[in-house]
Amino acid sequence: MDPINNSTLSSDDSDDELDWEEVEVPRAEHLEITLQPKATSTKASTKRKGLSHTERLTRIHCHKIHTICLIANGWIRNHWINDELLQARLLSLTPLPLQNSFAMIHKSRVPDAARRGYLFEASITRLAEWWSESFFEVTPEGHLRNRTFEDVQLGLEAQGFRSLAEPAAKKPAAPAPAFLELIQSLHQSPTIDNETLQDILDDDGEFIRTPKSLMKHALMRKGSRDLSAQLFTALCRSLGIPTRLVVSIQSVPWQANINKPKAKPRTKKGKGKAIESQASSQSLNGDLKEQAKSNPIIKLRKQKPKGNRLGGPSPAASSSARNHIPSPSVTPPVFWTEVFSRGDGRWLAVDPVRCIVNKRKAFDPSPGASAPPGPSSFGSLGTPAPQKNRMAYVLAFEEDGYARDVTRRYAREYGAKVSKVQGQGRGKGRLEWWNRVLSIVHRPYRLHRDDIEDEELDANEMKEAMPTTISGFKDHPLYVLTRHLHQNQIIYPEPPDTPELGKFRGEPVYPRSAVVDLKSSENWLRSEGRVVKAGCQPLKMVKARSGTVNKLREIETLKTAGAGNGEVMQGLYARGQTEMYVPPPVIDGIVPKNNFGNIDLYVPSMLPRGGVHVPFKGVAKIARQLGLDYAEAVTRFDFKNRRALPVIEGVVIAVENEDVLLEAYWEAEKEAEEKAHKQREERVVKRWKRLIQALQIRQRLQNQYQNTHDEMPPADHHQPDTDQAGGFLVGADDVVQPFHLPRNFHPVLPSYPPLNLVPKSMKELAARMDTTSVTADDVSESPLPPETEATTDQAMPKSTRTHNGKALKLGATRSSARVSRQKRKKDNDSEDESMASDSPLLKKRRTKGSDESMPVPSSSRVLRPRLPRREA
DNA sequence: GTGCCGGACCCGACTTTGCCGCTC
DNA sequence: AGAGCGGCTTTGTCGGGTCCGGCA
Repeated sequence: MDPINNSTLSSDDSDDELDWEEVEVPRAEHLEITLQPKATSTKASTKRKGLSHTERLTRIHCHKIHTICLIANGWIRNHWINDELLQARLLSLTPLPLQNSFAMIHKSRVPDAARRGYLFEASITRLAEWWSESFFEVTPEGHLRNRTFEDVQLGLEAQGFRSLAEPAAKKPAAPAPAFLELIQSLHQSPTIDNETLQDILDDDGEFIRTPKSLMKHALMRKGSRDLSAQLFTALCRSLGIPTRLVVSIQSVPWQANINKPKAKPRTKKGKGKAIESQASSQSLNGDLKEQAKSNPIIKLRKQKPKGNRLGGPSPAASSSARNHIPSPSVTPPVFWTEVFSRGDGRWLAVDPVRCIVNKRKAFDPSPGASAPPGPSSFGSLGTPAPQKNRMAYVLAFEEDGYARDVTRRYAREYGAKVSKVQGQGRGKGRLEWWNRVLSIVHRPYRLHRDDIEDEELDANEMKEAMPTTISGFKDHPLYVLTRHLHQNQIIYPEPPDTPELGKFRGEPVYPRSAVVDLKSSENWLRSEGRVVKAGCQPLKMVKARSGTVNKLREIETLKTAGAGNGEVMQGLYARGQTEMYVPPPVIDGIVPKNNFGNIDLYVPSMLPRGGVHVPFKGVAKIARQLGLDYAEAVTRFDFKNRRALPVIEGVVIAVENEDVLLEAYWEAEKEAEEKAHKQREERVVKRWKRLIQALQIRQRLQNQYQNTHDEMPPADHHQPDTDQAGGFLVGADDVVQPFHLPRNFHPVLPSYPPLNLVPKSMKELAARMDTTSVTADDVSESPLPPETEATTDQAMPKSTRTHNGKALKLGATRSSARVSRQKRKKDNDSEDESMASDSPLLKKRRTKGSDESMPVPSSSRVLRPRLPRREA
């Protein structure tokens, strides 16, 4: 046989039972296999896989938690700036003319509302000018910045925390374990000082712990951009103006491609560049920890002023960005102020740092959309500075602590971009989550100005210009392109009747409100209990799908029968084409049934008139015994292995039979319970009996052979006596160890019907034994007499001392053990029972006979006064 | 520099009424 | 003998979301 062919066979054929023939293998030939990393594998490794599900979940969890933390931060700051002393101090520092200018705007002095609005705007502008130009000095650092997931991760790893992505890769089954690990690691090292935190964040954060810190900065007239806005808000409140503290939440985005530099052509090689690319590539591969070990990150903290570090997150970019980043006094802020103009009845946005009033679009930081009055956000070297401000959620905190989502006021491309970040149109749970978060901070009741504001925000959304990209139309709340319609969606009424809103690159644009979701007739019935109205034609035909084997066969049959025309199509209908399904009523106690002999009850509305659903297990049997007409209720389907299994929950029965059925059902339940209780009681008594008998045997053996042991040479101790039957029990002391009943140190479980089967002492046990009838089949020994102690030599019953007129032989013991074992096998059931278990005798028996499964529960159950019922 | 597009990958929705052997 | 119960099965297809690289 050719050895190569042989090997081929062996590799191809996995059948182990092949008969192998010995052949001569030519020795001169040897097979050499050289494995080389192929170019394709390199290519495959460089091709980045998408985020794993776990990693994506981790990112989303981080995003959510960070968002909530930042909302809490905004809430606390908003609370602190209500401090009366702080407001009083700020007011005392404000020039009187500025204060008076607000006091002058009153209905009595200026009856015209529009004029009052104008005056108010002018006054607030003067106040902002004074604040920004002569009162408060803004430091370039300390404000909140947006960080990517990778940035934070690198910072954490640099400080010795494990990678967020790393455990996710190792344990894909556990959802978001990395985050939990981070929490745990943070918990285990509670001494994260500010410096470490700043290192993690690569930032000189500004720590404000109390309103007093705010006051300090107010008196110093210096602080971060965020602080400036917070203090300005406090000042406005002190002036009696309804004022909101607006926060643009800068939570870490969950997307992987945010702020990630696109792969550059490999033209330049530089150390810094190499480190940077290495760092950025590591973050997703998950092996960053090892890299970090081999290339320890050198912190330059001691040489600060600024916390640049080699090997940190995009050092070249970050340092250049740090050096060339535009001053915070010219870029859109994260905190700003909204003041309510009573004259105009609307909120005016105020940026006290850039001195901008009533220019809502000046707060959107997105590079294309925003045109802030200042340099662009990119460095002069052409290196893109990472975007430090992203508009996703904008919350306005009012004086009473409640907040409102005002993102629509400030985002320029709300529909095209920001709404998608908030979760509209995708990631089903995301929008719900954000709405839930909002519901926590929203005022539980509405003010008139809230209604007006909502109208304004709706109008803003409607006025928003059409997107300028195709992706902008995707999931847009207002517009839709036909290319983005899902398979089960159409524009309805059909396009000639639904007017085009315009054209985008030749494609018609329709309103999102004209998009209608469709379902097949079966889906309408099964999901909502609706049926297609008679005569309705499907609005759309789609390829029929086969989720089950049966359906697949059906489709195949149709395909072959359909003259090879191809696909089998299925009609889809709109909700408006359906009506509620009205099942045939129950007449004379007869429940209508379907082809399968049961009744469809997917939604409660499908219950027939005159019928009632009794959703208990086993109720069908009772109904049958009572001779009542019933139908088993199919409430849903389980899908396993391409097979739909109906889930039956109880029965549907005529209303007039409900009481009879229920009564019989409860009666049957009660009887079954009592029966089960009785059976259980019998089993427990039987097992106690068996235990006691085992103890008796042990005692007897000890008494009988104690003296013999002393005389026997030790060498024979473990040798079986082959001359005598039953010699296998010579080493009985190894088998039968001193037995101690465990103590009752376990807590009593919730009360169940007491069984009171467990004797509290051996004496009581023996007494019970005496009263319990023991059959001859059970064991050959009779129970202990009640007045004797089982542990005394005298306790040996007479019948155990002799067997067939002689002293009991071990063989007899074996035979009795066998009988007992057979009996036990007969009695054996799989239930867990109360039974003293730790007897080595029993253990040994279990190991000897594999079929033996005498319930041996833990000691916790032995002396428990009450025994748990198995089924609840 | 930005956006589009296609490919790759992953995930979730969709599907909607068995068979057979053992035990009681 | 027959009802009832439980184990076995093996996991498909398609569309959509996301990410990435290449290209205009």
